Amino acid sequence: MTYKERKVITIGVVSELTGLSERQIRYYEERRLIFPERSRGGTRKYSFDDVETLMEIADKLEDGLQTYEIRKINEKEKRQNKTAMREEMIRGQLNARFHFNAPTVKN
Amino acid sequence: MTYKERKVITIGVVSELTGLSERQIRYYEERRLIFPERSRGGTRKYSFDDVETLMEIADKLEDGLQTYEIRKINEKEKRQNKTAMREEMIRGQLNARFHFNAPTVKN
DNA sequence: CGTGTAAGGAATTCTGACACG
DNA sequence: CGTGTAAGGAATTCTGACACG
Repeated sequence: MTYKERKVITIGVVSELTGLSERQIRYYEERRLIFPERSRGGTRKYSFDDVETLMEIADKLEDGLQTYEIRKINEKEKRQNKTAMREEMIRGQLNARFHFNAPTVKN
Repeated sequence: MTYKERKVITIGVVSELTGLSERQIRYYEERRLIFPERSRGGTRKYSFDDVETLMEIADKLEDGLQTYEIRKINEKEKRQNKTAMREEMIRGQLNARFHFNAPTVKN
């Protein structure tokens, strides 16, 4: 996992980075737009990816979208990303086979 | 600044990531091996770069080095990096000039 | 619906000191 | 020298609720 994905940032710092209030950040979690991890004590921990997601959420809310609409958009994007990754995997395997066979063609 | 360099991680998380005790982490700061930022309230904040540095420190201490020796090594590396970056800058400018002039040669 | 706030408690962090070796 | 620990206090975070609209 990359640094961008590691959940290590507390809500206070996320609040500074995004300009959002802690109240807003917790509310977006309640609406299932964001999914922090927790320390054993219960403290929320966010990733830089989460920070970026939060800024996108803020933009969409300013555009008049409601949280459930934003959630649907995000879930759709997540599905599309999965599909794209599967296609990428298949493409990679085909490429590997092509390069593996190519030299034998020359014989 | 990249995610790797942003000081956003609290000492408890750093302790988990590195396996070092908070006592150790604070002590290495006292010995000027590591330089966290502070929140307005005084809470230390570290970067992923700091986390990596801390793991290198731990390795060197296990090898029997003392903190002041580690500091000297780190300071030397820092100077060398600066020198390397300056050379890189110069190289970049020379390259830019070369590519900029090349087409005119053809006229 | 999305956000602010006051409330009380719990988790987290801070510093300076004593201890051991 | 490097690290553990108990001590007391301060900063940070948590939850559930009331408020407004």
